[in-house]
Amino acid sequence: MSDAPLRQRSRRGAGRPTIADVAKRAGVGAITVSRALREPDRVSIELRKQIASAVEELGYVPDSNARALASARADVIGVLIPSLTNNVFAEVVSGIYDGLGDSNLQVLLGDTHYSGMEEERLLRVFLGQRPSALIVSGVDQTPGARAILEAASCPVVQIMELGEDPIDMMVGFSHFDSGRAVTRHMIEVGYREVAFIGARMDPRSQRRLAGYKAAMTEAGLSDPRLITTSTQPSSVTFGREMFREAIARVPTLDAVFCNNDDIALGVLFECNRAALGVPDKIGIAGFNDLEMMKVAYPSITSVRTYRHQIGRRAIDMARAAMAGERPETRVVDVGFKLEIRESTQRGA
Amino acid sequence: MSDAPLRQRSRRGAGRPTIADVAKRAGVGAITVSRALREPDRVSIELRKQIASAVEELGYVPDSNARALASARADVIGVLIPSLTNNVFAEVVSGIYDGLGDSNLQVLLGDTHYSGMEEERLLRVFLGQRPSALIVSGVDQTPGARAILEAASCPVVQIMELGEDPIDMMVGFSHFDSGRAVTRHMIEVGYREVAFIGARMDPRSQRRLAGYKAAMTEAGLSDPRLITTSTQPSSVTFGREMFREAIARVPTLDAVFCNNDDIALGVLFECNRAALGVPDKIGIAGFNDLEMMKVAYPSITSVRTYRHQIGRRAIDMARAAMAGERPETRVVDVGFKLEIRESTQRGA
DNA sequence: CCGTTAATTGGTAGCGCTACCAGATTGCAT
DNA sequence: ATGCAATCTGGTAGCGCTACCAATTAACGG
Repeated sequence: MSDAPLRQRSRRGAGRPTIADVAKRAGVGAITVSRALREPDRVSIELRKQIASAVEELGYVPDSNARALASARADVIGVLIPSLTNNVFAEVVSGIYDGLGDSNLQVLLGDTHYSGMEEERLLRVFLGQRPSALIVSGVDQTPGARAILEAASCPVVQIMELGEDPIDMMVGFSHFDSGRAVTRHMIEVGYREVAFIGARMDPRSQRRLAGYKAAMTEAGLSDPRLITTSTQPSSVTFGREMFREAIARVPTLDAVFCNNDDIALGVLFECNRAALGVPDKIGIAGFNDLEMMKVAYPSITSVRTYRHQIGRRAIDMARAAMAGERPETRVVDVGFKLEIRESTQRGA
Repeated sequence: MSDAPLRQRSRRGAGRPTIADVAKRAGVGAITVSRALREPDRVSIELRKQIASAVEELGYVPDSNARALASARADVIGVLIPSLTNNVFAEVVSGIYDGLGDSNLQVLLGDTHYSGMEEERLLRVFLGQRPSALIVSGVDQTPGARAILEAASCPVVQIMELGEDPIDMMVGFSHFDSGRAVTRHMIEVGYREVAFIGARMDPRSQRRLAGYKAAMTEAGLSDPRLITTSTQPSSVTFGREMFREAIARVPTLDAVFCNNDDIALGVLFECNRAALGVPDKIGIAGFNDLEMMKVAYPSITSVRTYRHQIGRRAIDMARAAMAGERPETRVVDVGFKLEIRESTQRGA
């Protein structure tokens, strides 16, 4: 009973069965268990059964850290989005998760809060996990982030936007084109003083604004006083406030292209409250086509964006690349669709 | 730009600098580098500087898999929510992320799609990572999931609801009480035939419905025909449809308690469209108090829930427990607040 | 009978890091 | 000088798993 110093380490390996325990119980070598779990075809049926029941009896769960260390890659995909609470990105993420299927891939989700610095920091943290792929939002990475991504030894997908110069792969649509399309539509149906209202002017919003400006200019209607922007986060409340500001500045404005649907909703509520008839007195268009736009009263014209599909395509492309397939098309344009509704149906 | 850079998995040991490389460059032992990174206080300032610059020069990023394997715990927190796209949970998750601060904790987010089976599966996958803590939604885990959680050797926080019998810790509020409070309010201001409309009747919705029933019964106004529920996912569109159904069945109904704000918005839009005056002809109340409720026209009565705070408290409690502190209060009630607005201000 | 191939299975040697302990150095009291 | 604790640093031995290769067996043709 003289205390021979226990060489066991207290905290380590406490409890959980290891692959060696399973191997012993099944009467096979550890490596065979490993294979039975990862490449069952290479193990005979009898052993597979024995191993399966040993796994079951012991409640064995493979340690993914050890697996990642031994095989120099983790079944982890890093995803960076600017905001978790923005419904638009939530739907993209949902598409990504749906594309996971029953693979045992894990998603590491990072919220950059629209900050390039934070994006860089998270990228570094993610890389510490040796991810199998990375999905990032937008095309305007900081030089540092871009360097990290270019040096990353895994597939990279940029989502939401398109650009000239993909790091690796890309899924998105043209914000410029969609902004221009909405604006042209409003001009076509007869609105003349079409305002632009935008909060949180991130790069995608800037490109939509550029599309708006292009359409206004080509119609000879451009007027900088019609543009109201802010770097504050977007909200329905803030949409209402910005609209009040806009109409105080230009009382004759007759339509508003809102940078997103939240703002459009705020404008609609304010028009209802102030008894400004929509669409006759004021036309309204939003962006993203949230589900409620078609139910609103009046229903609101918006630009349908395929957010779920963007996430889904991104993960599909990433998984294909992980499997060694290099698709010929590395840039996928999922497009957009202008949904014309009551809010811009100007009575003739 | 001919052939794509092969992003095949790197061979063992290829590429990335290890802690040994840093140690060699800094002229110290590997363990000292490890300490300098994790417990800087235990390393002299000179060495710290040398190590820091070696890290910088080599672009060293610690391998978190190796770290997790060696220390038998990963800096990972598993979070399970029923739906990613539901704004309510997105805000909870946002609170969790905010509580991470600049710790190098990672969040593994799982979407159970309101399925107990999926919850169990994800729990097993998460456990394979040896997480430092787990956060799960609700109190109605399957027996299997509950067993896994009770056996887990890490802190567990159940969020969103309260219950008699916490697995470990709990942060939420009473759905029954909040449902009863709204209904009582509507009865107090004079509504008599208060309908309940609810989609996706998950356990929390069921408890709100129970609160509604209690309030109706205590006022002697209970009538099962006033209740419309569905297991379908909630949406603004579906809220409108259910309202049409409800009012067709009970044309005399004079108020609606909507199980969530999406539905309330659908009801509001339908009332606007059908020229049913709100609040005089129809009173409307929602649940969760999304930001737009106060801006809607008319503004909509709702129950303020502290979603961000729930996430924040959950992560704070988890981190405290990870640090070995066991708080005496393991069940935190963050409460709720009835926000009375125009939609239930019945003209006297 | 041997040799060859294919199909299985197992052993060995790490992956990169940290827990544990030991050794070295310093400061201070004896 | 000696002792002793406090402070700092390094070596060793794995953590649990898989890449790599060797060994075994069965199957088959010559």
